[in-house]
Amino acid sequence: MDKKTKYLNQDHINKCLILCGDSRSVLLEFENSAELIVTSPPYADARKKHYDSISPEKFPEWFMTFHDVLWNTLKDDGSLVINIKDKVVDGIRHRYVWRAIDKLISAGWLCIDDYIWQKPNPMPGFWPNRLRDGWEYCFHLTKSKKFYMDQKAVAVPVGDWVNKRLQKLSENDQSRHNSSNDSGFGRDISKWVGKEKVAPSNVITIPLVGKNMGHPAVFPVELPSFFIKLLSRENQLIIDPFAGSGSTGIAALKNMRNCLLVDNNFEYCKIAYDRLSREVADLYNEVHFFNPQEEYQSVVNDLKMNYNVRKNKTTKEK
Amino acid sequence: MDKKTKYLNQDHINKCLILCGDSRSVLLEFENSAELIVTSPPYADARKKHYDSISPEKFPEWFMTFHDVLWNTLKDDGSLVINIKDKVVDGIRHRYVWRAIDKLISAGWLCIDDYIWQKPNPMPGFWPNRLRDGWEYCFHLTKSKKFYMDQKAVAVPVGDWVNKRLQKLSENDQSRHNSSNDSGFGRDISKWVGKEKVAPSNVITIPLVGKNMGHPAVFPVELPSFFIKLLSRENQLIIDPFAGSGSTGIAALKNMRNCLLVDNNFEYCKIAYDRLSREVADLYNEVHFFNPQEEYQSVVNDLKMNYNVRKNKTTKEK
DNA sequence: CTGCACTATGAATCGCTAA
DNA sequence: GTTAGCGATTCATAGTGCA
Repeated sequence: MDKKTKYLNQDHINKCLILCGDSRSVLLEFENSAELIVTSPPYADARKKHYDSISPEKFPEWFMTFHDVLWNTLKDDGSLVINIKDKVVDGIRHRYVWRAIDKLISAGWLCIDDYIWQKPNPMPGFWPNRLRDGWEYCFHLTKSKKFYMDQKAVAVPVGDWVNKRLQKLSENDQSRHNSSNDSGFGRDISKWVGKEKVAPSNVITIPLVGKNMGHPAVFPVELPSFFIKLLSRENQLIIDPFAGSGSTGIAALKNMRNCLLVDNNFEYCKIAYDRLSREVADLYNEVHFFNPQEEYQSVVNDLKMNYNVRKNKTTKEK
Repeated sequence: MDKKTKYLNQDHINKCLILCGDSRSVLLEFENSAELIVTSPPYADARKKHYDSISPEKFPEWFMTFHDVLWNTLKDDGSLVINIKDKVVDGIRHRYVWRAIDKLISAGWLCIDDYIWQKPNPMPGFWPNRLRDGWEYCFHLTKSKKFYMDQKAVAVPVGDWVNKRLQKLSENDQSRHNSSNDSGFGRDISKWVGKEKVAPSNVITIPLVGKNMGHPAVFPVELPSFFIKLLSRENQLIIDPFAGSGSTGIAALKNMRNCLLVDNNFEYCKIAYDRLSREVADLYNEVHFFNPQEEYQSVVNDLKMNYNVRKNKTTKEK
């Protein structure tokens, strides 16, 4: 069933709300609402227009000022995914990212794993004693060991080897055959017949996007998309507290989730609004944008309703 | 010029010395001798049957007992590369690796960068809330900001994605493409046409080897080989203080470097000796193996001579 | 000697059960 | 309660042996 049919049948739409303001106050009214917070905070010293210009030394402390609101906004079985990379300071890889994650862990977050976003096409360049930087961290933090994860949603195609391997099953392939070393591994090849997808790894290979959206640090839509599929269900709420040009919103609506984008820079909010209006807004996806001064309570309520219950109304398809 | 011809011309040989013992004492007589120390220390709690079991909590402290000898053994413009990975403890990614690197930095090491060894074929497995682990760290530490690095030695061919990308560019409507992109990225790509080699990134993709060398933790030869080419010159000395099955030695001799392998497990030393004898020993590569009790001073002296000066004999150039 | 069939196994993790 | 041990689960590649 394609998306359009699905929505026609389900008789509801997804929404993306863009709010201009400081996440630390804007998110206060979204307590316990998000299944997933996925974001790429302004890297230390990198985006001077954003918040204060944060020095690497002060970054961990600065980021901790968001801890309370992130914790309270996230549902108990939800996930927080932070895409970030250490900066090189004076020829040395700075450790402010480790410091920041350490602080979050001390504050109660569980760091389940460190995913690697691998960029097969890192920015061109040459430095005599530094290779091109081809990866960034995506830290997966949760409030509890019982969190939602659906690996099938991001399963990858099985390798070509299965075709040859499973043509004919030998005797040892018919039932479980234990490994002769002491690794504890064994295998039961017969279970693999017909398998098309396998579990993904924690290295996510996505090319760097070349487009400059008028924003200095666009991450590719595929990156939030991966985590949205892995760590949330349809119609749930995804939040990006440092929304930038709004890639998280694109990913959310494309995957039939609702989304709240917050950014304290008006220009970026506007860019995100234009981008979402152009790329994903349609009969089944609404995009709303409000300034700090405007009254948006009705839409907020609407959004809350939308992720809690499905709208009951008579929708006319086009 | 092939290796053999090269060695005939240079009229000397490379050597690999395998010493059984504790690196902390064995390396004392190799002060200021190594251009590169590349190693994979035993991971915390891993393989209890093969190593003394070090708990994750104690790992950083334990590793620091090697600091003095590593520092003194390395030349001032040399590099220390440590391949290691955090373990999962109680469902959470443990941070003993960060702790250990932090301690090394406090002790004076400069952590230039964090390389990622990406395994395209990670260990199989499925856990409801954990993806397959497809990467390990390789930390690059130095004593000084002026260290030796030769990126040309590890330049990689331009990947297929460039060809695809270029093809796509030509397929795209030219005006639309230009309007949607003023970052210069497209123009950069067009410059790459015909370029064969490109500077490598800090993500090194090497498949996991499935071969059992009689040692539980063989890393693929390509991994030390990458760092040997990048961070040392021919005929210099490479040291692996946790040699295991000797992959570093294979890589060193294949790349025309001298090598010292140290392991405190006699069986692994023997395995390494057999392996090197079989795979790389020839007219131009000598492999020596000594027990702790044996007298090996003459070979040590020889090795020291070998990496300091080339043998002076009547050389015939071709 | 080539090619195909088949074997072996690699720094794994979780959850249950018994002690 | 708490811990230690064991079974279940899993993908991709290299190597070996035989036709």
